[in-house]
Order: sequence, then structure tokens, then C-alpha cells
Amino acid sequence: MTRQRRVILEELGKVTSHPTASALYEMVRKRLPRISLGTVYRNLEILSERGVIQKLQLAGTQRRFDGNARNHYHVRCASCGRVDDVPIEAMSGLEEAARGASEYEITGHCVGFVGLCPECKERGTSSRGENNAR
Amino acid sequence: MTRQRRVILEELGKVTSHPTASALYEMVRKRLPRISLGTVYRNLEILSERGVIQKLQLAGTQRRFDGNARNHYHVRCASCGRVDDVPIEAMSGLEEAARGASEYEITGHCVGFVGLCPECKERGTSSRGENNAR
DNA sequence: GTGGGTGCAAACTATTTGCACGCAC
DNA sequence: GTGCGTGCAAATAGTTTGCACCCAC
Repeated sequence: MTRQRRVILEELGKVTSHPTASALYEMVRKRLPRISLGTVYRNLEILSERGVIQKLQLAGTQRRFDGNARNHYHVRCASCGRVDDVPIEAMSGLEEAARGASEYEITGHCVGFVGLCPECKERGTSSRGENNAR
Repeated sequence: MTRQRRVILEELGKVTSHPTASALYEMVRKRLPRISLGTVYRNLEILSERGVIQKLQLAGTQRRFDGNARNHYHVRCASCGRVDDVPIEAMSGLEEAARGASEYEITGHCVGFVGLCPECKERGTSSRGENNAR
């Protein structure tokens, strides 16, 4: 556990915003100005392999990370790309049902909702910032 | 509906393998040797916007496409990256529950299972082809 | 001292885009 | 003719990797 890795983990734990690698890089850089983006990627990879954090699968091209490693559900804004937690119970029945219907050996699942966040709903769909919606 | 777009749609409809853009490009190229990868991307984008096909969210870095636009669930092999359908009913209760728990205006959801496909299970986890597992 | 982790820069992969041209209407 | 869609190639975005160096053990 190097200093870099610790700071990355701490910064990720501070927010609930499911940052992308480069957003997290900017956050970490305030405390460790000489850290490199490569180090951030390497550590995020290692931490998620070890199950300390979670690599999110739901957001299109760009990877997002979650300091909370427990399985929980997410919602992504179709307009601005923001990602938030959805505080409902993970449905254990889902994996059970999948085991009955697939030849795969099921080891996990994730659920992603799509919708409009309060801000984008407010603004109306006209001024969509699709740029971030990846 | 140009010839290119029709052939892309036909080829995607032929398979159940949820190909990536470049896999589909190879398939289409057998019938239209002069088609470009850019055209494939452009048409996949248009077709999924119109709801004719589905852009899958679950497979890490690389995008995959599904000729079946109805919401249904998928399973991805953690070892080889293969993606298959899981023929269980979409759970309408999920979106209902999310509406109660989130401030987002929920418009949809997707579920992705993770597991080992029959071949990789057979082979054992030792010979993992993680290259394709993105 | 040694080995894993780092910073840097270059490489790589996936996707998007500008442009001139051509085909279908 | 007009305009949308195409092929091509270059650009972009996101991520990964080779390498020399450094620090903690």
C-alpha cells in the first residue's frame, strides 16, 4: 500500500459521484501533484481486482469507479452522464433465475437504470449535454 | 435505408452473438467489400437511436450490439468475453422499485450477469483468455 | 541490495469526424 | 439537381505499457 494507492482510495471514498479515471486523477493531483494518470489506472485496476473498489460496467465508453465494493444498483443520466446510486436491495432472485435459464456458471450481476437526473429533468430535454452522456 | 444499412441490419439479425462493431464489419465486408468501418459505426448508432437494434452497455471498453431491440438480459463470460442472452422475463418490478428510491426519472434498465461460459468452465480457469474479456 | 511501484512518454484500441464524391430520389 | 450517406483517412478519447529510476523493506 503505497502513498499513491492510499490517496487514490481515500479520494474515491470521499465522493459518491462514481468518478471516471481522469476525474479521480484531477482529485488526487491536488494532494500529489506529481502523480501520473498511468498510476491512477494501475491502482484502480489492482484495487478492483482485490475487491476493494468496484469497476462500473454501465457507462458506455468511459469507465467509472465506485469506492463501495458491495453490489448495489446505479442509475445513469441519459442526458449528462452523471451516475448515482439507487438505494434498493440487490435482488438475489435474479441470479437464481439466471442459473435456471443459462448454461453459464453465474457469479454475479449488475443492474443499471437509465433516466434523467433532477437537473436535466428541470432543464428539459432540449438543452441536452449529450457530450457527457457517453 | 441504404444498401449498406440494410446489409448491416441483416447480418446483425442473423447471429445471436452480440458482435462488436469490428466483428460486424468483418461479417458485412464479405457481402460489401468496399464498406468502411466508419459507415458501420454510423449506422449502428442511427439504428440504435431509432430503437431498431440495441447498444449493449455491459461489456467494458468495447461496445457490442444486439439485433433484438426488446429489453432482455445478458450474461458475459468473465474469461473469454463472450456474451449471450439469458432468457428470463424482464422484471418490471425493478424499475418500479427504482422510481421509489431515486430522484431520477427512470426510463429503462438493463441487467448484466457475469459468469463462465460452458467452454471456459470446461477448460478450467487456468487458461483464461483475458484478452477478450474486456 | 532488491523488487515492486512510480512518472513519463509512447503505443495501442476503439470510436468519431471532415471532406469530397456518388447514388437515389 | 439536391442532399443524405458513403469511403477514406486523419483525429480524438480512453486506456495500457516499456523503461529507467526510486523508495521501503
